[in-house]
Amino acid sequence: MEEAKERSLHFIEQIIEEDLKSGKHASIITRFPPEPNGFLHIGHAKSICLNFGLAQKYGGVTNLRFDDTNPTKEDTVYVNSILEDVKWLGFEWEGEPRFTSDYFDILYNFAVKLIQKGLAYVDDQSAEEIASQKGTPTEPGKESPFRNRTVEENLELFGDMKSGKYREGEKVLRAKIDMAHSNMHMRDPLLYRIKHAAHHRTGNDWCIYPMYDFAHGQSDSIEEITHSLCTLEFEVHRPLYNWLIEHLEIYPSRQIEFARLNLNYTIMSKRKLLSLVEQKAVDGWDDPRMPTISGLRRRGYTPESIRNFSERVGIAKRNNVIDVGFLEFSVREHLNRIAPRVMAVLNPLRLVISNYDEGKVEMLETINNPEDESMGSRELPFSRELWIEQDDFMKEAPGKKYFRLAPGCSVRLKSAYIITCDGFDEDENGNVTTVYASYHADSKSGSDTSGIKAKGTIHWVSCQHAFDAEVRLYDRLFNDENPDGHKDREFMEFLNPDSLSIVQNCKLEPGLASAKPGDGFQFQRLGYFSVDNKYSLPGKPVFNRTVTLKDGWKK
RNA sequence: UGCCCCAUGGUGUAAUGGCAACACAUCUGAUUUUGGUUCAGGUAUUCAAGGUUCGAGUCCUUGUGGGGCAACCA
Repeated sequence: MEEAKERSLHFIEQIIEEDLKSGKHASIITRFPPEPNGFLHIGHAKSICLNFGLAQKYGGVTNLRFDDTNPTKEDTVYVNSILEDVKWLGFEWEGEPRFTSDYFDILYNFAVKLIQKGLAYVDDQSAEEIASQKGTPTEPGKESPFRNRTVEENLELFGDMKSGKYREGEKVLRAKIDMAHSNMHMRDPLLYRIKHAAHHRTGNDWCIYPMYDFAHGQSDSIEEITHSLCTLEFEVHRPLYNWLIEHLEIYPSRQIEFARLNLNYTIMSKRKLLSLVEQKAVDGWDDPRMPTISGLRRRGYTPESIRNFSERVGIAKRNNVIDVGFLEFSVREHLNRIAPRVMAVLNPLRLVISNYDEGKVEMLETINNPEDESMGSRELPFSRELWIEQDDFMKEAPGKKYFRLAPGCSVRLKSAYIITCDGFDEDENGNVTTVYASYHADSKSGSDTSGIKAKGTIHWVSCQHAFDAEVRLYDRLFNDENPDGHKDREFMEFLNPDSLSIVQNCKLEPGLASAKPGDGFQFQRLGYFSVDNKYSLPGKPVFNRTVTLKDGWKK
């Protein structure tokens, strides 16, 4: 089978194809370089799919590298979550996971080399002094009084920094470039700082740590990464990235920037996500309302749906905001194909079929997935008293376009009989307590000879067979399209107070009692639901609503 | 007010000097034992001005608008 039409190449693919064609590279190596200081989110998923996807497409490999140069923020719990998320998305990195901290010795020697070439110096000034000399984007900076130390002195001082002779902040190593450069990052950027902090992997071996600019590109180079893909904000770092590679005379990896993914009605900053977790606004990094990969997983998203989404949003350099509805489309599309259909009543209302024998139970066959015959069918118990959805009954039909139940109206009970509503009971507050109906015995699903036409079909669960469960319904975490985009208001102010509603005693068809964490279903007419991996107990699953069904009903 | 990046329907992304298209969203209609799915169709797009060219969304100039850059963060 041929694909209808080949998708056109995005700009990074074009660069790669040119490099392959010209012989610049025989094959490609990409990398995914997270800092282990938080959980990965959907924006990282885009980057993961890009980097690993490119390597797959062009027969190359992808390294997973933890950019762990700041011991005060990083932790192995994050390393482990990242490992899990990348694997879950379906990707395999080349060899063992790598760590920038594995390269600390090499990086130190790179720094020594730069000093020897007269291109780096030790500065004794404080952070404030250095900042004040940096200039502004429109004014040049001033040179440090320590800028012209001799190579010997710099070598000795840098050695002393390494051996722990100084306190934090007392000295830094800087590149000697140009304090008047129009690019702020070229104004003698910091290369190393002193931190007397234990590192999650190297412990107390080091008390100096390289800065991002002196670690990332060098690590790319050490691994001979051919195409180093990052987001737009690093564009201004590229001249420095190239300068260091050139003067260190090491493998020339190429940095290419693309626009990061933004989603409306959420935030994507790791720092802000962390504060949601710390302030307990959510139930951890993997809360199903979080845009994290682990949150989406717990919510019931599939790796395939996230990969499709990442593919479809495209790669370009233009700032973008993707509608969260597009993500939902991707998961519905996949779940529609694979999720077994089941009966579940979230807000139960008792329905009594007056003309059905008391005590009688019929087993009715129902198909598991109309989209996939191979998924077969199962049997559902039917009896005189059923649970139906409160929303499926009204005391009075509002109009001709109403297809559900009301006195005098008929509906099809999915996979069972057509019923006609005869009346209802209500309490003193006007709340309906029981609905009464008669069934048409000759309208049985599959052998209907009644000739009755029911406009609507509703779902149901037999009262005596129903299984009670907790179901969690989610709405967007923020009420505002861009919670993080207001000058004088904090993103927390836009938290949606109704983003989680826990519904107890939902009535589910009996087979669902054995559902396992991670299992996904379509609750017919309601949406897709997945068994929670945190609160479910054996035989007592808790269901998370992944996403509602598309609602095409216009009143 | 310096440097860098960007500008195509409501949202994304294509068109690589030659008929502005695809997906989502939206609207019609058909089918349907899920108001789901599926199918058919509709609405809607090149920031502005000038230039180059037989021909410009695409190249050039200027302007406008948006974003980024002054952490011992990454």
